[in-house]
This record gives sequence, C-alpha cells and structure tokens, in this order.
Amino acid sequence: MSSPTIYDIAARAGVGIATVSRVINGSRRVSDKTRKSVQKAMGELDFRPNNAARRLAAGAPNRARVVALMPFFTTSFYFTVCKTLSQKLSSENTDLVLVDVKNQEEADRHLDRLLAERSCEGVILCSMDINEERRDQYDILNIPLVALDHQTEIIPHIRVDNVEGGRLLSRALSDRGADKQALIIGTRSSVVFRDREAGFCEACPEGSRVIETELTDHASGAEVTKQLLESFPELNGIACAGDQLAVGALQELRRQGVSVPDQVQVIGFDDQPLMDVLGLTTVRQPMEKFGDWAADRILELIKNPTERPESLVVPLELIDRATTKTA
Amino acid sequence: MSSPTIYDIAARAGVGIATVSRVINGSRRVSDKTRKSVQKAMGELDFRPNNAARRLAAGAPNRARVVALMPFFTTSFYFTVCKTLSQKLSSENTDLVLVDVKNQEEADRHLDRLLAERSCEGVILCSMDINEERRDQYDILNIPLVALDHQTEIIPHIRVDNVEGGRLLSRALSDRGADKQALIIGTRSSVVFRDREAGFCEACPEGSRVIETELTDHASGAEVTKQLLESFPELNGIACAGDQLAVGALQELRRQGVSVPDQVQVIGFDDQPLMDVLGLTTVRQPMEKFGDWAADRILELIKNPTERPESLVVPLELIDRATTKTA
DNA sequence: CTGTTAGCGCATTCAT
DNA sequence: ATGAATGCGCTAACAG
Repeated sequence: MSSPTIYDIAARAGVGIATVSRVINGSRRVSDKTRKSVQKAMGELDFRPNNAARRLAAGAPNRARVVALMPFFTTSFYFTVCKTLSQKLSSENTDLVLVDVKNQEEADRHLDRLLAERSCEGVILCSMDINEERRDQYDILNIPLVALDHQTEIIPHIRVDNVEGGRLLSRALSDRGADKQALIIGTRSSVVFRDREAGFCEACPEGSRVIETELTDHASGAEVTKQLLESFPELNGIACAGDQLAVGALQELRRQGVSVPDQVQVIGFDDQPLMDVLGLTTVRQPMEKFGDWAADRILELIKNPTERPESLVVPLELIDRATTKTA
Repeated sequence: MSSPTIYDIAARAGVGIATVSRVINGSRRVSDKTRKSVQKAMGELDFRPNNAARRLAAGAPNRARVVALMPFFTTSFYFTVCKTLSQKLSSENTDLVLVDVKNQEEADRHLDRLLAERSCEGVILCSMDINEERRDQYDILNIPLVALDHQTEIIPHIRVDNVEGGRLLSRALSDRGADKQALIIGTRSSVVFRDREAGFCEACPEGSRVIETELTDHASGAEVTKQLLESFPELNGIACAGDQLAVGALQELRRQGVSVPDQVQVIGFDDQPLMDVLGLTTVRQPMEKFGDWAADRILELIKNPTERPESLVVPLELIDRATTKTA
C-alpha cells in the first residue's frame, strides 16, 4: 500500500487527525495517554509525515532546489566544484541536493526520476551526458539544465578544451627540449582522455608513445612509468593526463634514480592542491570557475527561464614549476 | 506580498487555473495564443510553481531529506565526508541537502530555519555546535540530529579524541629522540585545536613551545616555522595540528637547509591525500568512518526515531613515515 | 485536552 | 481547447 496518512493513524488510535498532528509536532496540549497511543499507532504503521503536505499546510517559503548529479571520482576537482556550488547556492537561499552517480546509467535514472517528481527547479550535470530526448523533456517542463565538464553541445555548459590541453602538454615538453615523449592517460572510455590524447598526438614528435591506465591514481602512474622506462629508455619527457599520474611518475623516477627534470621532464594536468609544494609543472584547470559558472547560470535560469546561456570554454594555463626545464 | 499562485496567473491571463497548470507542465492541449498570454502573465508576476503543492497534488513519493551543515574549510576532510555521505544516502533513496555554513552563527540560523520549515527528516552537523535549547526543539519535533567531529555530549556524534591526539604528537616525537619540541596549532577559538594543545602540553618535555596561527594552510606553517627557527634554535621536533601546516614546515626547513628528520623531525595530523607521497609522519584521522557513521545513524533514526545511538570515539593512528626517525 | 473544519497551491478528472 | 470541481496530506484556527 501507499504510505499511511494521519487519517490512518487517527483511525487506528481512535482520535481525531488534529491530535495526531499535535503529537507529530510535539504540542504539549495532549494527554500523555493519548500521546502514547498515537505514537504506538505511528510505530505500528511505520508512519512518516509527508513533507510536501507539511510545508504546504504550514505555508513554508518555497525554497528553490537545485540538484547536482556528481560522480564522486577521487580527484579534488569535485571537491572544489562541490564547495563552490554549495557556497554560492546557500548564499542565494537555494537548496543544493547532492546526488552521487557512479555512471551515466545512474545519471539517466535520476534525470528521469527528477522529471517524474518535478521536485526541483534546476539540475546541474557534472561530467555526465544527457540525450536529446531527455533534454527536451526538461525543456517542456521548464526545468533548467546546465552542465560542467561536459562535452556535447545540446545543453549549456562550461568546460575546457581538452584537445588543446593535450597539445599544450606536448608542446610544453617540446619547447623545453624533450623530444622523446610519452603520454599517460586514464581510460579511453572517457572523452576527456580521448581528447587529451588526440591533442597530444597532433602536436607530439615522431615516435612518441601513449599509454592507457585503468585507474588514475599515483600507483598506476608509477607502474606505467616503470614499464615505460624499460621499453622506451630514450624517453626524456612524460606528460600525464592527470596530476595523480604525474605524482606516481615522479615517485618511480626518483626510485630509479632518474633525475627530474635533467634526464626526464614531467608535466601533469589539473593543478590539484599541493602540486605547488611538489613543484609539479602542470596544466591548470580553473575548477572554481566551473562551480561558479554553473551556480550562476542555474540561478539566473530559475529567475528567468527564457534565457539561453551560451556555453563557455575556459582557457587552460600552463603552470611552470620544477619538473620541467626552462623553455 | 507572498508569491503568486496559479490563481493569480489565471486571473491575470483571463483563463482557468487548469490552463495555467497545463502551460506549466507543457501540455500540448493549449492553443498557442492562450499559452503565450499565460506565459506573459507568469513572467510579469515572476511566478514560480510551489514545489510542495506540486508534489502533493501529483502524489510524488515522499523521499526523505537529510540536511548536512558543513563548514567547507579547505581541508580534504570535508571532501571525504561529503563523498561518503552522498554515496550512502543516495543509495538509500534519501536526498542529501548540502548547506554551506561559515561559522556557528550561520549554523544556528539554519538550524532554526529547518526547525521552522520542518522541511527535512534529519540533520547532520559537521564540526559545529548546538545548544540544548535547540536540541530540545529538534527532539520535540522528532527530527533526528547527529554530529561528526563534534565535541559536546548533548547529541550523538562521532569524533576522535583530540586530547589524546595531542599526546600522541608529543610522545611520537619524544620516543624518536626529539626533546626540544614545538607545536603549531590553528586558532584557539576551535575546541579541536585547544584539545590537541592540551594533550600535547600534558605529554611534552619541559621547555616545549606552542604557537598559534590564524590560518592552517601551508603558507602559515612555513611562516611560523621560520619564526620558530630563529627564536628556538635548539628545536629538534615540530608537531603540527594539521597536515597542511606540517607541509609548510617541511618547505621552510628545506629552504633553510635543515635536514629532516636528522636535525628536526616533523609530524602532522589528519593523513590527508598525498601525505604518503610526501613521506609525512602523521596522526591519521579515519575520515571515511565519520561520514559512514553519520549516514548510518541518521538513516536508522529516521526509520526508528526512538533509537538512542551512542556516541563513538574512533581511535587515532600514528602513521610512521619519513619525516621522523625510527622509534 | 480534543475533534471539526477550512484551506495551503497545484494536478487532474470530468464536463463543456 | 478550456473551465469547474475535487482531493493530495497536513496545519491551524475554531469550537467544545
């Protein structure tokens, strides 16, 4: 059956609905005896007050709610996004509902659910895709939708140019004298890595190599680097499509007594926290901008649904530090 | 005035409320002309459908909602908490509403608001306090409340023993031969740091020092270390009440050519990501446990409000790495 | 102390 | 294509 209402409770406890309401809300104007019996009935029927009805009846202010679908990969990228989203939305009296999605399938499930429930006034898609059909449904219901770290043109989004990022990686190495390059990327099932690879391959010298790893943690980076050192001894430049991978590479190089940047130069991607301390040269992705932009756009769209915000491609920046030579 | 309803829109557009509803929900059974006029009225009155009413009328399932009040300090502690909370709650069909609070005052404001709105079925307090009065109100309304990284006994919580943590810091240094110790802590306005200081002072050798910094980033750690090196040259052990501070200390020591751990040993607190790579000896705080415990308890309390979960003090663990000598 | 009643703002029949 | 009426589950007067 559907969930019990105060009517069910009232009937079962042999009291009026007002009394049930009083018990729920902790009014003291209820005798201990009836309170007990009402509580008993509530327990037996596993009653939980309906939030929507409660807010409606109580005349609670209609706070806007935006849902963020977020794949909590380990990278601190999502921490920053999460933090900026939360700060911006909280300050605008908007609830941020954080939903963890492990993959596209889960994201789709939630997109459909939100559509059916009509329970939010905006959705922020993080690193996830959406098909046109669903997009149209959102359009029809007038629920705004924006995305960050997103790769299609069907909804407004903010992202970096990962192909350009790949080029940057290789060029940075070339400019600093590394002509035997290797690129380490995460799984090619992610467009992000495919794009970085494409850019890298476009710009890199002949004979360069690309290696794919399942995970993008530093253990993987170290392992791949070890293989690389054996199979490609003339190697003098390692580009990594993620900072963690680069950290692993650095570890393995040190372990093998290979000097950085003299014998091998290393460059990462993201500029996560502490990379400055480690002295890693890297391609900076302006993460704060992602959250800020998404929050601003969704708030704007909620206020004015007819807006058609344009997508934004934010520039990548090369941060020169100690793991590369000077250009 | 209060926000307009479909009645206001209907009146203004000279149509019935059903038509307004149709327009809102994108029904195609509306002539283009009336649709336009309704949309115009909605625009002019800045209309936004009331969520609660919508869900109620549509018979949407009553998803439980738990609010997490979180001070997004820079530390990755909150990322881990955020992530575990989100994963656990999402998997239990419960909405996680993330609210950014900068300080206790903001936390109190939200606690009061949530109470007034009765808009959630549970609250998780992160690193924040609550007074008994408010706690009682929550009790009366039967809205469960749990906390993590919390220091009072008035609500169920999970935490570490920071006093013991402080002792651990000093003992670890003493055991490894550092007898001229200094402790660097963040602001004493936080109980956490006061406790760590108390523990440290209890266990440390005569003549040890404690320095307080405003911020807890690595820049502050470096700065304080610089001062320390001048004013306390015989120093041979630095304990830090946070990893970031320790990282800063390490940087400054290297800059000054002081060898670690030979001349000065360093120990941190938290075991944040990458500390293994940096080789920092530190006191590990089991962050995943915090989120897991809080999520589990709140879900349990929502199901069975009569539960009285006991608070949990999780043990700290010393992680021995390269910035200290062997014991 | 307790029950009756009237909305809260909207979706949804059912008529027209 | 559109309007009138009904009810979602609950709170809040209002009586008693």
